[in-house]
Amino acid sequence: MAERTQAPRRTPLNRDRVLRAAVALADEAGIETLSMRNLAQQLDVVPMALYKHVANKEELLDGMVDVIVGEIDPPPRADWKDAVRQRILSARQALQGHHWASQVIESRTRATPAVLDHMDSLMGMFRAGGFSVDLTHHVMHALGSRMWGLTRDVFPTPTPPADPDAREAMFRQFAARYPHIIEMATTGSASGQGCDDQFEFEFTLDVLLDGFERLHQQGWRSTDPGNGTRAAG
Amino acid sequence: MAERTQAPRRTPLNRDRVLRAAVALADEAGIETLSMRNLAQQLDVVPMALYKHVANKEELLDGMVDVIVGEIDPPPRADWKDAVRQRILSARQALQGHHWASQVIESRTRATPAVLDHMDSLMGMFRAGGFSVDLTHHVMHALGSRMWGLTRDVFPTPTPPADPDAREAMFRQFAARYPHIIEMATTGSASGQGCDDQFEFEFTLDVLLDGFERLHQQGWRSTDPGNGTRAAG
DNA sequence: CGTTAGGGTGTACGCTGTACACATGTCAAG
DNA sequence: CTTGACATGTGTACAGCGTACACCCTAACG
Repeated sequence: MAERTQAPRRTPLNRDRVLRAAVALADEAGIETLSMRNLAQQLDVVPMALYKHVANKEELLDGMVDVIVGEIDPPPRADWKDAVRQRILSARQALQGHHWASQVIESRTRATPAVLDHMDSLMGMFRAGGFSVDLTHHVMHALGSRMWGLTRDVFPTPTPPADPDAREAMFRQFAARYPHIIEMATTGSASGQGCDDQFEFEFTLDVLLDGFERLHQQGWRSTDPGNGTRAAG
Repeated sequence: MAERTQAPRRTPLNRDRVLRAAVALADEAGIETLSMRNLAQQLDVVPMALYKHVANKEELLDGMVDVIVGEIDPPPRADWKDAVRQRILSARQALQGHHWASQVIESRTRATPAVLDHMDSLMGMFRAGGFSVDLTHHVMHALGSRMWGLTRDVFPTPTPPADPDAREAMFRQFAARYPHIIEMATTGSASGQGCDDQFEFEFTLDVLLDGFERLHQQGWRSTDPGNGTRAAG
């Protein structure tokens, strides 16, 4: 066929291709591997070429967040509580599988349109459910990064030594100093390594939503006496 | 005075001095300025000298967390709810002023002893209050990074353009697309820029603690029918 | 005295983001 | 058909990062 005598021209880059490639690379190789150089290589292009499509790496990360946030299901039609619940769980699902999403979202300092869309839609649900602007505001803060379906679990464990004897010794020492942690780690099915992230997430979400509902029903206002320090007496 | 003929010898480095200097540097110049090189310079020493006292930068960060976590007040004697509340607020206060603390704590993947101490002490409070191991476990997850007094607020705002006309236009556009965000930003005293972080934190903390109390009182168990998806019906 | 070990030094490597000047390809106007 | 503008990709270069490795100096000990 009458191909150009030179090498067949690549389809030119564009912002979208760059972002998608970045997401793919982060998914496969981890966010720490996502460098401008690696990404460029993946796109078979020289690193500086990327800068014609994103201003810098920060903007690249912003764009990546937009890509996955854009995949969240549209707001469901339902009672405020179910609507919020479903939407947040849907967000959680959208971010699932992008291990890096939590880390990147939490490192953003400026909101992109997609991010604002999500926030606005959640706020709209509370307002439609009769929540005051005031309460909606606090409730959004209370959700925090949980509105993305993120669990910021701070449950790290120290790395046990390889040697069995040393490990046994460490365990005893550990049990003496941290009795409750050990108790939890060795009791029941729902604890230890067999922790069900999804269950923990929904548990917390429901504690919050139930709390919100209660405050709403009792007409909570931030200016009520006694609300200076305690949300609900 | 009979000083050595050579330059007066520096007091030798040690791990503690390194960590304290790192904390001080991060406090003053920001965490992004804390490089091994800058830290070394601050200590009037060559960068590689630091590696005789900390294995690598990760361990340095671990140590920095330990330093500030070590400053949290000892557990108070009180009813479980007040005890947890006070301890968390105390943690919050200890981390206050170290703007970098939140970011660094959340980036840790391994727990240090000081971190485990804090967790164990909180768990002990729930247990002493009669919480089951089961409920204590879920409740700790629900607290998440909030047990450090951290608010992971995802409330970033887009940067407004400098030009007043452009800003006005952007504002109108914004109001059309994000009506609820605008509504919140322009209504009442507790919203917009005048957001009281401490209030938001305590609000959420109390919503959670009240929720925990309610579950505890009604003898909640994770194996109860209907608890598969909903924490509290 | 000689030896040893711990702490500080100097050099060097590979990696990062990105500024800047340049080449090339595409398309519209003259 | 030429010309010039514009968008896109290239190449080189720089400053910064964490840190491996070999080295030196000094204090303590036998």
